[in-house]
Amino acid sequence: MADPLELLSRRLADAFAALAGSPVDPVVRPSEHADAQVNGALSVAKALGRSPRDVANDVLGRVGDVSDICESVEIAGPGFMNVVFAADFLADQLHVALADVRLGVQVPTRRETVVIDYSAPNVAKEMHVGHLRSTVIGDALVRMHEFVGNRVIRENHIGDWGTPFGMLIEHLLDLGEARAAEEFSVGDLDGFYKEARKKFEADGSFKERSRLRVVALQAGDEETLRMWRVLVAESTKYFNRVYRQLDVLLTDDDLMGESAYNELLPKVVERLREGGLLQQSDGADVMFLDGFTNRENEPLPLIIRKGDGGYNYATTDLACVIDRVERLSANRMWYVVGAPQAQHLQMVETATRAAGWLPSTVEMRHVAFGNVLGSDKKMLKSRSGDSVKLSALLDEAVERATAAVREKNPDLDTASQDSIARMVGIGAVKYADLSTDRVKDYIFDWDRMLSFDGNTAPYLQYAHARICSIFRRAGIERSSVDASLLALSAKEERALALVVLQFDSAVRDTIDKASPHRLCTYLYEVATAFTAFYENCPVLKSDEPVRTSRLVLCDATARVLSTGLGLLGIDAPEAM
RNA sequence: GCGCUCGUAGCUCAAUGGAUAGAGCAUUUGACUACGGAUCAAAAGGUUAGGGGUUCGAGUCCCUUCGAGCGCGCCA
Repeated sequence: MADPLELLSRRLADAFAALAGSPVDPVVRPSEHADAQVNGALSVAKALGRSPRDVANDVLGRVGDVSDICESVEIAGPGFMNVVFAADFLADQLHVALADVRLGVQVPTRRETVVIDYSAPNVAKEMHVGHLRSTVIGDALVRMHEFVGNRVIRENHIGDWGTPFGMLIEHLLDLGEARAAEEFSVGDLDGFYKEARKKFEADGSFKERSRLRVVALQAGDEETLRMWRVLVAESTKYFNRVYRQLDVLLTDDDLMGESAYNELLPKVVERLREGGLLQQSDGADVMFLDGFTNRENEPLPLIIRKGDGGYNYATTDLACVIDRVERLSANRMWYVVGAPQAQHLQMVETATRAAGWLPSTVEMRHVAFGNVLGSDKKMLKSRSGDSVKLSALLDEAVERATAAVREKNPDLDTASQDSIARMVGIGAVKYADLSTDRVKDYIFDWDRMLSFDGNTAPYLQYAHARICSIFRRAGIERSSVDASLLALSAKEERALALVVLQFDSAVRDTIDKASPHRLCTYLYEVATAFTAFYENCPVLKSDEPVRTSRLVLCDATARVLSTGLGLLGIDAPEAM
């Protein structure tokens, strides 16, 4: 553990508990009045019917000498304890954290198996900004869980099954496979889909062929399956190109499409029937779950098997839960899926808990997110009114970043410029998405996300690049600096060290809440604390031992920035 | 109609139930032959949509009104 605030909380917990007669977790938080503020005394005082300042005094008496951690502790205001940490303590903690690959971030006491369901594009359909959110948020959560040592299973639940495939396969036949592959390879999936849809709506015979084709597909007709595989293969090839462009971890090994659960679906029905959980309604097999009603205020069913005997997505999602719990032994299942799916996922959870498939020890969590909006506060659309293609958006990000890098750093060779522009452009798009509270909608704004001011990827990357520049200029390897020589005296040094040490709790808090923006906010604080230090505390111009000490602090800051950005899936260039 | 989510500075966003609600942009005023000015310092800007309640303490929890978005039976 590295966070001084949490260490202090632990240190005080026993004294609080002894006084209160029950366990207390004293809240220690950053404060503008001191390094940290302890506010456990107020709540304890209420329970004891005593004055908060009295309680605070008592606690300090019981806890004894804290001078190894604190330079001063003052009781202030209505009963807060204002704490200033001892500089040596901060330096020691940082020294220890720097020896750790995780920079002091605690790992869970029990290694967990976390299934993260994210991205989920549809076969033969374009990826758009909605997929951006799921992909980028999911990918960041994957990286964080892996970082703290959990076993992470990525699942890309692509839409590769269902009635549209009759229509798509017939269109594939009409078009010819070579021609279709060509359309897919240039990324014109929407064109393909729209043409198929148009024919389906206009041409009765095509519609009938499509219907028959769905039947053939579900019956396992070999030639039909072969063509279906062509569609899936060409689409995933395209998805992979976008994933590489976006620099996320997803590969073919993570594909777990709807079709993967087909053979489980009859078993789902069977198990529900055996459990007496199925009911008939309008010819369909359904589950009625407490608390869900429809427009007429009647019970709303979860449809397990349609009137025509087919299955739909609810059945697949139930099968998914079974698979993840029973085959993968998941402790946690996180669904990085848009907010509109909330009710559906609640029904799936309620149903699988009722069926006994989802034990209370297994967490099922909807990591919901809002929409990407344009400057008009409506769903982001291209000029033509279509949804924005993700690949086109990412291309534009890199183009814009390239222009900026060429302007700011014209002497750099083109290859380096391109490489940096990619990190900056893609980083800016990801960071813009990750840095706001995911449950809210956010407004997509090129100028803001690519700005070097404010809470943006370029600002953080710039702070990192400046630190690298100091070491370059000094001709010193970052790894060669002796961290034991760290000593903190200037107030900007102390402030920076204190923030850097909170990487530990920032990462864990971000995972707890599945909210990447928390890590973003933290990293922004690191960067601003660094620039304050940078302005006021010369590094290379200082004499020893201050010079080396400040180099240690620079290295620590750079490591937190690059590691933190890495957890968000964003690269930190050494120059830009 | 029922349900879910959201409403914070002119704009874009933060804020574990804790002191005087914080940043960036824009506005105004300062600091440059610089360890990278792609920066920094400062000023100004708020009835946290309105109203009740719980609490020692509410932007945060509860109720309610208003506003915005979304969902609600065989698409996924």
